[in-house]
Amino acid sequence: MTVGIEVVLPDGSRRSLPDGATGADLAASIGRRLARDALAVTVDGQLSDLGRPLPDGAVVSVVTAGSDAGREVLRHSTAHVLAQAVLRLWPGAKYAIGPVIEDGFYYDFALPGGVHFSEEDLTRIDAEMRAIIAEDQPFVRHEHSIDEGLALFEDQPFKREIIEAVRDGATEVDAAPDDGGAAVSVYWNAPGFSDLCRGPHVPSTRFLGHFALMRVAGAYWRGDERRPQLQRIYGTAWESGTALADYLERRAEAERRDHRKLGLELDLFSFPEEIGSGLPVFHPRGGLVRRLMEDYSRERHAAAGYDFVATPHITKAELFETSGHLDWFAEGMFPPMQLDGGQDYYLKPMNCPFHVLIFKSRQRSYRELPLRLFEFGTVYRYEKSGVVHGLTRVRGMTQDDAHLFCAREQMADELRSTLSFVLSVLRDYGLADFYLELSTKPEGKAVGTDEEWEAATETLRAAALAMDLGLVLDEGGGAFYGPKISVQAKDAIGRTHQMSTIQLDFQTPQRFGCEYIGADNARHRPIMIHRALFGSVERFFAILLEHYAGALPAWLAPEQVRVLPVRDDHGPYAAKVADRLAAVGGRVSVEGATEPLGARIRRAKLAKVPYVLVVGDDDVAAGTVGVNRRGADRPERGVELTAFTDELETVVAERRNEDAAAGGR
RNA sequence: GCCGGUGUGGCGCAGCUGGUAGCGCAGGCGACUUGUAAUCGUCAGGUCGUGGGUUCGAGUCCCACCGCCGGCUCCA
Repeated sequence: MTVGIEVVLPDGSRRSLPDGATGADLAASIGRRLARDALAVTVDGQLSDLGRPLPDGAVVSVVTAGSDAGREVLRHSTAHVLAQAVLRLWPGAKYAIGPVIEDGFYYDFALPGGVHFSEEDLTRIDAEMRAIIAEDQPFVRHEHSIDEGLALFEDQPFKREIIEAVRDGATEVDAAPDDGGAAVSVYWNAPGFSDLCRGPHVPSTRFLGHFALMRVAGAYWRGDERRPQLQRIYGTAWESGTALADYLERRAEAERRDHRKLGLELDLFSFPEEIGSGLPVFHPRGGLVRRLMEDYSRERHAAAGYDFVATPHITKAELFETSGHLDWFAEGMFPPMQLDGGQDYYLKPMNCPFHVLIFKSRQRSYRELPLRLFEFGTVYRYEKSGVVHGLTRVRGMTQDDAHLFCAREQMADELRSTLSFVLSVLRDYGLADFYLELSTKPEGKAVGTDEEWEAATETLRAAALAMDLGLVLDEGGGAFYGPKISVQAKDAIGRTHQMSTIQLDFQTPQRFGCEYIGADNARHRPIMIHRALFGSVERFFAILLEHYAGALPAWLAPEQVRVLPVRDDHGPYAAKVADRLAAVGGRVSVEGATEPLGARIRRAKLAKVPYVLVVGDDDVAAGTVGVNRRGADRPERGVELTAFTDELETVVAERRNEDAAAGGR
């Protein structure tokens, strides 16, 4: 008597299978190709092993390698193979966790005798992994009681700790079986190797192989710096050799776009060791780009009703005592200098208290609100030595910082208009693909009542939803004084960067006793909104540079046009061309005929100059130029000088942005 | 701050088991006068990150510190 079960496929169709049928049976019943490619199934949306019996009535879909779910499974399984290889090569090694991450996986180990992995070890481990894969080891799932699990991993302290966490009811643990009960699941590969794991896994190691070990790194157990540091190996794994190669190529492209590399090649900025870690200097070309970025920002801020202010770089300690920064972030500040007989002065890590004092400098009326104070304010933060990184994480930076003071009833409108202003400006710099993130109250590190936080968070949420962009929640990610919305932008090669932040702050106005006189002739407390658009000029510079791969659009390019006379006697005409372009505001240079044209073209191209003009006999005679546009297939000969002048003027006036993905090629 | 790696002229690199530093590009000068991605020649440039140590002798070995790179932790 066969009872039989019925499952629902993703397309809604139903399929009958014998009782006890597995995912593999289902795949086989659908087709031979699917049976071959299947790695796992999802049962009612939950990933599960191909070999487990399917429940009656479930919605089941077969997972193959080319899908997100499929890659997750094969990465997880590859991580197990990595662990097995390390345990083979280092008998007595302790293994911790090996989760899937974006584009790959890692596994953490503690090697016997506190030994560390070296880069060369990766080659050996890689070879061992390939041997394991060639052995075609099946992944076999077993479920055990807590006690059995503890016995099984008797000499594996990290595994025992995970099992104990499962026993004690921690839910976030990766090894908890998905079907409940006080038990753990273990996957066996070979007699000598098993790993605590929720699964699912590929049926056997032969489904794996398109992987690469990327690097070794130290990582704290459970991400806690007070706990032992383990040895982590990062790897990536894909469904095919092509997909793996594509991934490696994407990484290579990111490396080519690295702003630190471009900054050096294009002579934009440097980090002199003599000055100190995380303290950049901008060279003339970089300084020019920076000025262009800032100039347009100022223009937009002026038009949007911001008032420009300026504040000093250091202050008495009291200011940051009042603001609360010294309570929360003294660690992140440069140590104080003692002046005037024991008075502590600090380098400022933030601009807000200064702007508050400007607000407080006289009595304010509701008629002045919203008051929008803007400044390119340079701040200094003592970043820990290991975190400093190019222009994106520095110890001295300039924020395009604004603080908006408004009445409570203006808050919602002000947030909405600020958010659209911010997005509009970012779009003008060429970023186009955004989503928003709402960061809520941080646990144990916040001031203010729950009611205030709740009200502020909801107001921000409403403003964010009004933007018609994706909104994700960042639980506990807010600042200590209030929740925030941040704008996340995708760059030309698909990476996400946190750009602007807009933070609501009920606390600071209270701490400083800010007031304004309302229409009712009574004193009221303003709401304060912190807002940075670029975040920091340095970081935004870096992001734009990487976004455009150094090929900044003409309106931001330090050098827009380079004129190359073919021969020396074309020099006077080249100079005339340059003068005409400079007269309409063009940033132009001329490189004389001391070297063959090809070499000069090449140099100009490498400098990523948007327009390279070549002028020779024909041009002198006809009043034309040869235009070699960055990114164009071939140069254009015989362009009227006036036509080119107009083109340049238009492109710059419109702030026309180029296809950043092309990177100026 | 922690783990690992790394540090040679402006840049990219070579320098074997220790025997007082090389190459390419860039730069200066000279020649070449060139129509769309590298003309030729020549010259100059380095206390090998810093400070200790081992050694007859250290760029090569050891220690400490600094910078940088990749992670972890952190990021108002």
